[in-house]
Amino acid sequence: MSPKQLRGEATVSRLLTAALDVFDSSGHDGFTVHAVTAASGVSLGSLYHHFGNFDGLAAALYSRCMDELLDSLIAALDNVRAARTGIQAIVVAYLEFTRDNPAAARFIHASAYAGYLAAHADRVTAAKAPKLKVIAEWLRPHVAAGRLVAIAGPLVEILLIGPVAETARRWLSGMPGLDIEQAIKVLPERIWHSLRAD
Amino acid sequence: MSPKQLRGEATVSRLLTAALDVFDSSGHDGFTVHAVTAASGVSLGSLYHHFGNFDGLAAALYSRCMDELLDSLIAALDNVRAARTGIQAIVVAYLEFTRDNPAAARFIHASAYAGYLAAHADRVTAAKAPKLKVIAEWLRPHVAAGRLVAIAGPLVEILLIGPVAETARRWLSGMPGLDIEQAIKVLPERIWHSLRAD
DNA sequence: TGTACATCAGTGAACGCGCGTTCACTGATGTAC
DNA sequence: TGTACATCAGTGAACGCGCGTTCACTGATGTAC
Repeated sequence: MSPKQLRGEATVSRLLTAALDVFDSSGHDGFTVHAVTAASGVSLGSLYHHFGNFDGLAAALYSRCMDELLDSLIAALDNVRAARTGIQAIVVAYLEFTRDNPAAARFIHASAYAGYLAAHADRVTAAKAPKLKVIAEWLRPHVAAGRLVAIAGPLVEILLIGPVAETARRWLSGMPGLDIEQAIKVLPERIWHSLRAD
Repeated sequence: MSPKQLRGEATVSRLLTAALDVFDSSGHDGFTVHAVTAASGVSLGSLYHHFGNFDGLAAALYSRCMDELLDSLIAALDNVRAARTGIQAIVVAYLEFTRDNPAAARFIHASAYAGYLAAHADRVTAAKAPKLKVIAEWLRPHVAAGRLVAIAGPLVEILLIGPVAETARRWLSGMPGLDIEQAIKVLPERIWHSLRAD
């Protein structure tokens, strides 16, 4: 037991977990290679062996967090048929993910304008594409059948994700007077009203 | 003419303008004291004389950009009485501000999780408060009269700002297929539907 | 089963660059009388 | 109006810290025959 050498995959996972911890407790300024190696117990050389450079690690962490979020959105659509129920399920799933995984959610939002995403844009976008497609495919027949308002796809996404992303950002940065449980109760119906056909 | 010494206020303004230029063209990574002094033609010492440190400059730039945005939202409400018209005017004003001042809009959004806002949180929040209050005061009677849905204040704000902020973020980061002119046409009515009383 | 070799995983001291910041200074503007 | 002084504005060379990155290395695991 206690092997002196972890399999590569386990090391990668340990580094990503430690990186998220560091970001969560020390913020963007404290998010450094040295802090991550210290927190993970993995050596600097090993980090570079697996990720190439620090941006590579950050991009991988973003992909992992985003994967978890998209997986929970997709899971929320499982066995759901009605447009209204589906829209509301996605809203609830996004907010619950944020409430239950604040560190991952914070990292996702804080990455929006970060350099490491631009540097690895292709890989990151490619990783998201199939899961985003699952959601888009779920929505499509409802738009086609006129149950959802007939507007461009990106605008549907914006009306669906905009309010919940804004809720997440404000709640994560500790905005006083914002109750996420109340948001989970109120927003699904409101967002449905913005998306249903007239 | 061409005085060897600018009045302090003019220097401050030159520094902020140059800082926004630098951020816009070089991003977060290129946003450094040395880049700002080079772009502005103002000396390092002078920058520190006026802002104390670099975070101070960043916080001041954020306040200036946010002031401009809030001013244009408030201007959009001028002489507007009906709830529906007002909601739609704010949505249009936010999107037009983004379209017409992309650098300022990008700086505002990119600042969301930046350290300099936390460090100067009190000053920054205090600067925004009176203008936010103008907007809240405009909304209040419409909620009281039952023309807008009776939900908590922060949730009204989220439904109003969430979709436009999301549009801004995606448009500013060059999302393909997202037409901001189309958003200006479509979103006002959609957002109104999410906010009007049932 | 044993041996030789190649590849993958992990180590950590050392380096150099560029960042924010300091500081002793000069010059311009405002004020007192 | 002139002089003396205080304060405000502006200058730029220099510094030190901490960051991402490199590299020569050891050890473990996989493969061939």
